[in-house]
Amino acid sequence: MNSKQVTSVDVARRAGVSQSAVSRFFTPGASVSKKTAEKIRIAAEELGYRPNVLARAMITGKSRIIGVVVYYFENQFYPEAVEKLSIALQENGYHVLLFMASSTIGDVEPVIQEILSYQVDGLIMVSVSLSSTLAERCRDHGIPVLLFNREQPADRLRAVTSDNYQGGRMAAQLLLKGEPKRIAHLAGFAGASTQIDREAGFLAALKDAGRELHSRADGNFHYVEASDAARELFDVAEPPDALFVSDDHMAIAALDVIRLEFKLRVPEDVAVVGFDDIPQAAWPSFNLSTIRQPINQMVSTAVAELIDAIDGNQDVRKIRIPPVPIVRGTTR
Amino acid sequence: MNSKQVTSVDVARRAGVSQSAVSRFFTPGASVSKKTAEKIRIAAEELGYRPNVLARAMITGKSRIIGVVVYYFENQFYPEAVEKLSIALQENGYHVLLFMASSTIGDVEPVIQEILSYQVDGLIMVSVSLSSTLAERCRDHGIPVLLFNREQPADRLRAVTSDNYQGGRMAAQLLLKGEPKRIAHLAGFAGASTQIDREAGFLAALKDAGRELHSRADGNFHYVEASDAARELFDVAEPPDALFVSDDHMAIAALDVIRLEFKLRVPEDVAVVGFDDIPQAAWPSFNLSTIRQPINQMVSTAVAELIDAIDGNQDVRKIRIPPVPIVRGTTR
DNA sequence: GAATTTTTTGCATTCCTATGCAAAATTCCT
DNA sequence: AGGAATTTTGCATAGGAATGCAAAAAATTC
Repeated sequence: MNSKQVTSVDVARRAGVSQSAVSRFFTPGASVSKKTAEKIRIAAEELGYRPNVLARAMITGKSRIIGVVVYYFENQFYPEAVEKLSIALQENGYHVLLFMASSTIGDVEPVIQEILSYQVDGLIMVSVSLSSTLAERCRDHGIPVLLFNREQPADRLRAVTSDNYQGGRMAAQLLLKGEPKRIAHLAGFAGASTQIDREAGFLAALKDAGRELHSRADGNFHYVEASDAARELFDVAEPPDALFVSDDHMAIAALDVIRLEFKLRVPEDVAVVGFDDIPQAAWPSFNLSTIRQPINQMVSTAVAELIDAIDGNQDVRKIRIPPVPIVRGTTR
Repeated sequence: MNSKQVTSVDVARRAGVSQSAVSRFFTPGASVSKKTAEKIRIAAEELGYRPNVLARAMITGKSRIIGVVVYYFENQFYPEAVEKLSIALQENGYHVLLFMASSTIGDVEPVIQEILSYQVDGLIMVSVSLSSTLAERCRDHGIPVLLFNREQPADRLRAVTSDNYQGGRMAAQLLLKGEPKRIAHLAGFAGASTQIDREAGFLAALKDAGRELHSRADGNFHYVEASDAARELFDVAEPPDALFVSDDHMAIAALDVIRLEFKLRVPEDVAVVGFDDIPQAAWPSFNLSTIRQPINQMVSTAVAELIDAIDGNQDVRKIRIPPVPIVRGTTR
């Protein structure tokens, strides 16, 4: 039976103290004597009392909720990021209100609106961009926003990414080592800063080496589209013998097409490099050479940065963590 | 600069109406005249006002937050489930407060405590069990709990699973069709109802066919442990030629060990059947025959059931969705 | 032991919105 | 048009915990 909610007043009554005392007992750093503290502890325990976070949030203006917006979970990089963000935030006394943006195609506006109505203390956008309007509205509300694995050059928004430009360069170096003849790129969503930076770094490194891109196709960061893009790249007279794919998720799709449909050997006929180092990249079937995004470091940096911002730090920094080339079996 | 929070009073003042009118405007089904509604709409828009969900929750006792507890995201089944649950709940006006239980090893007690202090309207436990004490406490608080992909026979808790026993039988049938000589089982965490039921169904079907289990090893639903378990099973004089793995995530680990380490052909030397039908099972590299858990149906059922419970339905049902055998390339 | 400082405690108020109730305004009907 | 029925509106209060302020209690000092 739906028994009534236990409140601080109930605890106070039972412990023979005032409601304020109970409140203070549950507020770290507040002053309560040992004797009353003990009485309250017992009474609270007996009644199974826990402070109502919502009521507390109303007074303090701090909900200790962080809104996390993520586009999709198809690419394992995202669940992993969310899992780790969630754990790190939990350890800091915050909790994650999760929003999937994939349902509202392209338009995060209403999603953000809803999040804001929950009085979140902060907002983490995982590979999702924010219109300037919304960013401004968040600023008006005093809610710090942090972009994770995405940047927006124009806007003054905190961001934590890996150094995708350098990562692109590293990918090129891995491939160039195999002395390829025809170098191709399988790209992700063109609107993503990650894509733009990775490709820019990749092309710059090719140029430095006096090389040019042989071909290019678009996989839009989706498995199926990446498979099609791979077919497009390889269904030609002279297919590439080196391929940089903008993320591992698509690289795996490409690998399967290359090996199973085109019967090419990897890395002998084609070398492949991905990006992210998702768990599947290390699976023996793929054994994919890739550029690792140091996800643990990215997460801890992001959480530290966001909490810092919540605590009032006005500095807006864009932090780029250096990626790490991981050489496995798909490069020569 | 951190401008003050916009409240219904501000909107009321600007629109020249009372605060109650503003509140009513944002309460579906409340009575407001067209004229005032329009004034409020404009004022609210100009100020960028949205009702404070937390304050609303205090009055109504409904936070429209659902706590979702999930153990880990390593197995893609879980992110997929959480993504779909989240979208379905969003569509019903609820939002997901996400809790990762893996950090607090084995003990969800403190996690649940925290969740309860958020006054969640309901709780979905994704493959996580709940002590009787906690279940009772939730009942005391009047918070409906739903187990997703897990059952607890003893406790009166709502649960949505697939029919794992039938699924186990189906797996056996798939393997038996190949007329195997030695049938093995790679099991998951022994404390999970899914494991218990799948294995029971599998063994029952073997018995019906007059067959016995050749060998068995434990993978605990983890990739690395599953690889080890596969090595244990196959590093013998007469290894199995048919293997039922309790989930796809482990089945993929096993496949890689079988093919790449033991150089056995699948399905010629060994047939393999998994469970879940996670996206990776369909990847060409694996092309894994499996027993599909109809995740969309499970999710929509779970959400409907939970919302029903929140709306007051006291019936506690355990719903089992029929699984579907998916024949791909790892069975004969 | 008295006087002073420090700590603890309770009172009253605040946060923001929803809602029962009664008054005011509008609509309806003859 | 006039009264009844209905709708709309505002007032006042509630929901649960935190906090400034002042009073009470305890600790400290001489």
